[in-house]
Amino acid sequence: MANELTLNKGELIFQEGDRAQGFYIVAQGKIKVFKMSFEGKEQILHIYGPGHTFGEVPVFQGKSFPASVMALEPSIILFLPREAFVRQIEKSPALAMNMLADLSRRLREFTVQIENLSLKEVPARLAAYILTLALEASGGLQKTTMQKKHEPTANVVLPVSKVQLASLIGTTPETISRGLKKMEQAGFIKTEGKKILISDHQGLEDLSHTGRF
Amino acid sequence: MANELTLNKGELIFQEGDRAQGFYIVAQGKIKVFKMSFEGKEQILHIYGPGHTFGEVPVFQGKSFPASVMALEPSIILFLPREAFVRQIEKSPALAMNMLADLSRRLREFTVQIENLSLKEVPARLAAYILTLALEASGGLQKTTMQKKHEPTANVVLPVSKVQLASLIGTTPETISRGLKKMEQAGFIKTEGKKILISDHQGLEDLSHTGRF
DNA sequence: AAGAAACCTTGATCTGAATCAAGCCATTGA
DNA sequence: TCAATGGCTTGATTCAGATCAAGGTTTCTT
Repeated sequence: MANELTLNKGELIFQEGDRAQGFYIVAQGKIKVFKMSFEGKEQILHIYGPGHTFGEVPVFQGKSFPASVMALEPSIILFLPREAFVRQIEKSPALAMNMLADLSRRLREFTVQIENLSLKEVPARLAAYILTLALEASGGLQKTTMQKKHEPTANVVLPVSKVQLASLIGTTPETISRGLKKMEQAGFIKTEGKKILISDHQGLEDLSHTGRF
Repeated sequence: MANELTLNKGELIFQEGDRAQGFYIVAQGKIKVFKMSFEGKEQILHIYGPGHTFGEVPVFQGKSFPASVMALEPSIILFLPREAFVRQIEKSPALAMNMLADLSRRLREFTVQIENLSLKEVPARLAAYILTLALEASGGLQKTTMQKKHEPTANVVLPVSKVQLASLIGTTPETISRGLKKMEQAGFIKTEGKKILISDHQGLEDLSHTGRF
């Protein structure tokens, strides 16, 4: 029933505008959902790992994908045909409610992304992103509602290259490089390749709001 | 069952972060859904008129509103309590499917907004916005799927002030003013207050993609 | 192991758009 | 009816960040 796709790094799963017959789940690996401009600049909308679904929008509305998806590493992806899934949803209110919750969560994430792109400068976005990683790592963004509060970890690992990070944040690799350097000089973080040590959590927090060092 | 609210221009319906007990429908008037930055800059996410719903995200996920909503003119708004609505959805697969379609449409719109903010320059966004208005006016974006193709009308009316338009597009009134002027000089449009006459549809189309005159 | 390709950093320059400033017009309202 | 407030335009200036350029490093590939 679920079709299995095996993908190499860099392979496209689908492109913006393609007609859709169903949606997908990441079983192994990591993918990016992105838009590309006329001139070839790219904006990443999501980076998803195992368990995440993508490509649902055309299942419920319209027929074409609003963005493209590419494997960031060797991945296994499951394909779920539209028809069977819609029938399930119509039979199971609980499944429908889960789907509604999932789409709502994504709408909330998009409002944050729009806010970041439009109202924050690059250093603020970068700081906000690092703080989000720290929160995720400490379990603060997991799906279970009942859990005690964790302190955000002081140590995070970038899940992607800095080139991809630039595209996710809406800037260039050069600007990322300079931004991290300034944050290090300000004593907020220490970097070591993809590892980032948060030494001044409050400083980062302030930076993410004010945009100023 | 549905609570009715009467609002003056400029009144807040709710603010980002407020706890939610339900969602809303515009009965009369016009509202904006927006985010505001630390320094008071605003980014409009939607402008909605009669028939549109807003504030659904916390019905299905989380508990607080991800953005604020204000009346742009004297308006009447209906409030729908969460509990009753969720019970309805669980009883009616068709209602659930409609809701899924609605949220999916909004996700699609947000991907376009992110693309515009991140990958397009102001003149391109402005051109794209005018073209969207023209398409809506000609019925091209209505909900019915079966209808013959209309030519986009050559005459559109801005639904809001240019100050609001600036905030919707992610720029300033000054830049809007200069942008429209350049489009007029290039012979793409003629302006007369809030009315815009499209004289070179293809020119606008190109501008919306390339960003260049 | 050698070469290629991708990644990352740093410096110099350029530019789109924000900000600052000022004046005009139109609507509101006391 | 005369301020006053908000909306709009135009010009001058500034600035964040993109682009261009170049060298160094790590990571794939064969």
